[in-house]
Amino acid sequence: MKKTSNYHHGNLKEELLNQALNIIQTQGIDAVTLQVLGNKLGTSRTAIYRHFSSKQDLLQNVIFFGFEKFEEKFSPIFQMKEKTVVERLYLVGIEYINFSIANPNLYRILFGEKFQEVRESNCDISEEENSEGFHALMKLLIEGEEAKLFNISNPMTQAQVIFSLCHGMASLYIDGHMNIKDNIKELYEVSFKTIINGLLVK
Amino acid sequence: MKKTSNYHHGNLKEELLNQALNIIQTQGIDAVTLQVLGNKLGTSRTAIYRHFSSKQDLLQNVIFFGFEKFEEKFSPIFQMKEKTVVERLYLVGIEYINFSIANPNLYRILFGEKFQEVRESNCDISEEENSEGFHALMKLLIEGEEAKLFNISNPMTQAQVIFSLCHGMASLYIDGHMNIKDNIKELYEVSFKTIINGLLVK
DNA sequence: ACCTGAACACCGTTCAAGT
DNA sequence: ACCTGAACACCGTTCAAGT
Repeated sequence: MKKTSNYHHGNLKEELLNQALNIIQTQGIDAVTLQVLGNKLGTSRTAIYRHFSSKQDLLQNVIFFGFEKFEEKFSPIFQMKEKTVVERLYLVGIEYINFSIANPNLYRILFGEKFQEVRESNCDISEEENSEGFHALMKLLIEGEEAKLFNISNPMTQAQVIFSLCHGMASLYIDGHMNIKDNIKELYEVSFKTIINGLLVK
Repeated sequence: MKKTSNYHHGNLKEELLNQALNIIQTQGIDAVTLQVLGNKLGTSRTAIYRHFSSKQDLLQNVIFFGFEKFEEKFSPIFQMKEKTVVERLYLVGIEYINFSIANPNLYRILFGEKFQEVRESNCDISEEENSEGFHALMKLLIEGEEAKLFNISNPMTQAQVIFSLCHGMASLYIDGHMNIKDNIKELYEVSFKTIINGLLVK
């Protein structure tokens, strides 16, 4: 049973990214091994080096790739023009928490320390600085302000406050801190009220 | 130049914890290697196994040990009875952010995924559930409520909101997300106002 | 009781060699 | 252009042996 060819005809790079992402989600980052990847794709463990300069390089690309999948979850919600600004804000937050709970291993590496290296090695992000989702959040806040609904001194700072709160809840949840796992629904509701209360024109 | 004895007379365990913590803070978790630890302490790299069942076990103890140092930063602030509740809340938050910025590598492992294993393998934390600092925060909120300053429906949930926001700011800062590094002072001020605004009796 | 040295199975990476 | 197999230096862990 010898294979006629060991070539992947140019799609090995994409398969590597897909498989690595898959292993991260199901078994966590430590389970991603060049040996395991090679076995899954039917190549030796050194085949990787044709497509990535190192394992680090591969993982950085996975993070970049994973972010796209992450961002995709939110754009439909931001675009629900039939919903009010407040409703969209609520739904985006819910989606954010749900994603992190459903994909803890992926979420951890997307927002982990390795991200800094990704940004440094990629000019697009480095220049743009803000992610698509962060930008959309700012735009939503500005939309609320222009409708005389919100009172915001600095939309970027306000978006950072909201993002910090969401990231904090998600991280503490998935890593098992402060009993948050048992109280996430109420925590989200109180968090949302606190944020909205700080935004609304009185 | 042969040593008269390779014995550490019972303090090797403590030295291992100290050195591991030191390496984590200065070089990060990946730099903690049994070989490096052995070299620093003048033992072979297998000497560790007299005192810990595995490297994992050692790291869990480092996390436990590190949390004590972390918590110590806050108790003096919580106990400043000459300061108002709001002032103490402000200072605790500042201290929290400052610590995480000053000790990013340590902060990351204290609140990382490994913590769950520490809690599971340690009945004290598992039963108590809440850390000392979290408890002190809840008590501070209740003190504000009893003074008719704050209006709080559930002190635990409210403490979780505050903790999530602080953890989110700290994490996003040290891992280089959303431009927070360039805006941390304003971000903290706006965050604090938002939280206080949600707490104060109107 | 405490530590060592050799051995084991793994890891990422390099490189000459094969098609 | 793309992949392999052997080799290298590392890693955590086990274990018989030394004091």
